[in-house]
Amino acid sequence: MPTQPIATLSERQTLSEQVYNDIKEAIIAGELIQGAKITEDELAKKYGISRGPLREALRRLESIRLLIKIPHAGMRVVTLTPEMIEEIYIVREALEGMSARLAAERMTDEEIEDLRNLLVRHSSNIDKSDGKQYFQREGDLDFHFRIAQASNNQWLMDLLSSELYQLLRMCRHRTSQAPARPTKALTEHKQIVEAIASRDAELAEMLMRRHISGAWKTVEILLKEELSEGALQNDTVTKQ
Amino acid sequence: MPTQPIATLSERQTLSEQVYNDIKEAIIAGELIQGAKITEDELAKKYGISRGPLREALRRLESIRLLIKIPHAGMRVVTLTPEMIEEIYIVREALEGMSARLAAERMTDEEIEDLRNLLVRHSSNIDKSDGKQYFQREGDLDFHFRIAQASNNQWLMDLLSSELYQLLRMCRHRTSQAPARPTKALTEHKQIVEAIASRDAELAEMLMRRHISGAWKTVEILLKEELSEGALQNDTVTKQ
DNA sequence: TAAAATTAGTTTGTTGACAATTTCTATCAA
DNA sequence: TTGATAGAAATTGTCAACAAACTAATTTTA
Repeated sequence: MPTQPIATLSERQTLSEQVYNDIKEAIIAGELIQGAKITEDELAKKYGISRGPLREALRRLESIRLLIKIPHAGMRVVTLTPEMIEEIYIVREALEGMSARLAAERMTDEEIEDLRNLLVRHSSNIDKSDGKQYFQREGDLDFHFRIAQASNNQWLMDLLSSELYQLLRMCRHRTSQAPARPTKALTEHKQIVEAIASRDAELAEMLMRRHISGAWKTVEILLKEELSEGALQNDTVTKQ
Repeated sequence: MPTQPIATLSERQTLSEQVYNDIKEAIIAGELIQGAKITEDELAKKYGISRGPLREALRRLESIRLLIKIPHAGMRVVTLTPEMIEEIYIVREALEGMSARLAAERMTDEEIEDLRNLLVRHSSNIDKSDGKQYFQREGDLDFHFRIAQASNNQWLMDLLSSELYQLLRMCRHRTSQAPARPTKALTEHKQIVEAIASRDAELAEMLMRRHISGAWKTVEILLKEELSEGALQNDTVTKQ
């Protein structure tokens, strides 16, 4: 029984695309550790392809800032320093703020209803899940993604979904960080949806920006704690 | 006489990079016309390189949105529709607004002084130049670029300088459009610098956003005029 | 005659080999 | 022991040929 209809245009992914996705997930999940050197031959063998398509995949990963390249000297997995993470949150505030503004102007009533329902589900998840933060995180990104979609701005959407959200996912893996404020975040999400529902673009933007800069402040504190712990550990190591 | 010092690290560009820059400028200048199909073999011959490095260059051009690719079916030069141009200005408003905010917080006094001097030069250029819009345009981008730099946010800077400003340059070539409001723009630039100088981040952001959305409104009108002219021309052609 | 199917031709995707550059290692001099 | 230097190994950059996919033109069929 052929489950797939015959495609006029190849729905089969190109090797380069497959490997691009595989490596992307490997980086985000931390399997390829930060700062690690990438050697083309090694990776090509690992994925069983030649260097041509692999290089193309690597180039794409470079363009979404998951890899950093130095000509003739190779590529490394990006290292998410606290400074970089701050940069990410700053760009995010600008783009998602605008995204919320546009969503307030352009989102259909149906989409708004869907978004409300999504938040209801999140609400019940918070009560149930004892530590199942994974779903909370994905849910969080889902919320933001839907607003990006509603902005009806292709570039904005691409920027957010194919670059920024990937980096965010990586941050979350890195700091193994609990959002730590699920109920607060949920409340803020609800406020944002209501601003959108009442077509108040100004307010939607303001709330979204506050939401994100608030998230950054929480992350910043976590990073500082982590850093001082790290320093402590380093001390111990040095003293050995 | 060796004018170049001996380099430890190859300052010689890779073929891929050279061709990337060449094609980029060709697209922006309109030598490669919008919507035109790109065939790898043809371009490779034209630039005298093989398809390998050419493909890499094309991938990079795709990542900065100057080319659009459909797997197995080839690439085309991007077509700047009015909708796309609007998207560009919207993203620009968000990013440059944030950029101005950060600049107000982080720009050094020296940089501010330089920026003031730049505007003085622009001022005198406006008086002199009768229609030398080229320099005005480049000057305009220079102003915005310096603020992006002062944001001290690498990602923001990259996004603006290597993606957005290239698209803007292309828009300007496309619509052969006079900024049409050089003195007004200059006044706004001055206001922005003064907001930065007084370290008023809120105001700097607000003024920058107003400056850009104002620029969009002017462009929008120009595009509509162009469109109706185009429709008129089409009519004529159809009637022939 | 018009629509569908087949086939030829063009273009992209992939491969493995070769050239150029960098990095590492071992040697030598201070 | 330290520093520089030269050669060897490893890695990236480039090339040209082959395979797979799409496009367009021709033929076949209703």
